Amino acid sequence: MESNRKTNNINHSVSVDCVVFGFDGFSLKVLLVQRDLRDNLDNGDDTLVLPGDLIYIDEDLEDAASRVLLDLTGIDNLFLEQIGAFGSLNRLAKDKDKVWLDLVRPIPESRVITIGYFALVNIKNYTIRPAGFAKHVIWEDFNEVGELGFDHNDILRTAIIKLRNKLYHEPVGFKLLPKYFPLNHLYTLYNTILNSKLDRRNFLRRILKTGFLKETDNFQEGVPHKPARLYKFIEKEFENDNNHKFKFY
Amino acid sequence: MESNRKTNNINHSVSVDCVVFGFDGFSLKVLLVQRDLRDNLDNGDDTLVLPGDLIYIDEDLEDAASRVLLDLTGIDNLFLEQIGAFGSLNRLAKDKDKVWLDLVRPIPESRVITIGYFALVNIKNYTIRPAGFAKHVIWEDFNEVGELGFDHNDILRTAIIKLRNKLYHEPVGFKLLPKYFPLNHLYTLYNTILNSKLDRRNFLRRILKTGFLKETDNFQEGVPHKPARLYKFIEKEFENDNNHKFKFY
DNA sequence: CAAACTTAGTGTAAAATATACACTTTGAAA
DNA sequence: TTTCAAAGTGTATATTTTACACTAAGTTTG
Repeated sequence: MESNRKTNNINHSVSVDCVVFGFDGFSLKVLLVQRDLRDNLDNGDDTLVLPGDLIYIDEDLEDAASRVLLDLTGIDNLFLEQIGAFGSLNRLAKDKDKVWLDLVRPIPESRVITIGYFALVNIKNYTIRPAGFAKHVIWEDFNEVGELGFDHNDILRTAIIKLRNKLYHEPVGFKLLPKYFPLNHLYTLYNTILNSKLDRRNFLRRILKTGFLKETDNFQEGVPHKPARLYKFIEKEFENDNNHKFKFY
Repeated sequence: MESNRKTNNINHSVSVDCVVFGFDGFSLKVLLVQRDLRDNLDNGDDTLVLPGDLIYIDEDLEDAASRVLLDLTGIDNLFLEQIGAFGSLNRLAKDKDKVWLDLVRPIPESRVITIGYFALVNIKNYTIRPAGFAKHVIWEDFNEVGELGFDHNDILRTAIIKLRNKLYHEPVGFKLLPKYFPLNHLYTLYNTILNSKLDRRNFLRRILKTGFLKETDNFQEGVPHKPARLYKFIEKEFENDNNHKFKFY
């Protein structure tokens, strides 16, 4: 064990892991970290993992998730929502995982329960900051995510289900878009995430009817076709409908 | 510290707490424990809490929840679903909570993250078994739950939201009823839990149209009015609808 | 500068679903 | 046998969802 490992402030039983979704206009992206490079191991383990960390003993769970994401993106105040707790006994049991734990963790054998969070970011605003372990961070196409370290595929699977449900019931897609956007971007976003091909006219009608969108006098620029009008999201409070009348799409 | 406290098998950082819902035909009930009596303190602390416990070091989270409920009800294999993780720094900080922790926990000052689960039981089948700490367990009317110990009101609040959503999107109400039941019991159950007054004829039509109910040739007995036909739930697989076509009510 | 290309923007008719609404039947109890 | 309580049942109207295709506008290319 190296001496500079501070074990005294760390809760060795609980970690957070974050699924950060972004949308580049074409496909859904997830933020992943190459763990050996992040931890300066460079031992040939090219395993990708979700960004995460053990929490501190005096740190709230969501604060820990925020901290991890601040380190990664330089951005505070991300939209964050808990996915759930993942505590399977064998969640850290793959061979490569154990190697990594031995090299990096002060108490490698510790049983760790992790709390998953997911975040939605506008991929253009929040370019990954080129510092700390962030240089080993990539935006991976959601459909091309392979086998991740630990139980992170489980966490990701749970996150995408949650995102799809949320997209349907709450006005949340905007968080993946810039402040001003053409309706077709929103349309593509829904189709991409929901893996569907919605009827375009019906979509536009319904999305406008929700009252969460306001048209502006600005239009797309620099596009090789008729520029579309830009809309913005109206920041009115969304009150969760107990009677499930509201379908965002 | 007493010598018979076994600390070595316990994970002192993680607990589970269970929200057990039951339905007696009139109102929604929640299983609560009087913690001082449960732990043989009898020190005048009449605080009610959700059933829960620290997990063992080699125990899966859901197994821990099952264990707690097995101890309470004598019933294995309850329907269980995770609510989420609750890890606020002050979740164990009320004065009475600290007194209890000091008296009962091997490491009273330990930061504990708890994982909430909820269970749905047929209140009649699963009469509380009169053993262990179960004799200090009560079915409390959901609407009359007062201030609970720890952060258990938070957990309960999250659980009821989850239950209402689930009731709407998945065929889950049956778990609160006996195997054979008249449709009106289901109708009352929905009205009670959703806090609504649904149109009875429309409800019956729709609930039947889902295809999850099968009529039997049995009828209610011992009721002072025309006995209703009994139905049973068809155990066909419910495939979560990605297109949200399915509304159970 | 005309033609071709690309996406923007728009309406309607038919089908399906949701809603509102009240009387008759049946068995038990008085 | 009368009364009581809940069971059981149908329809018309309103609303929502669905399917479907052309014109407009700006950019690029030849």
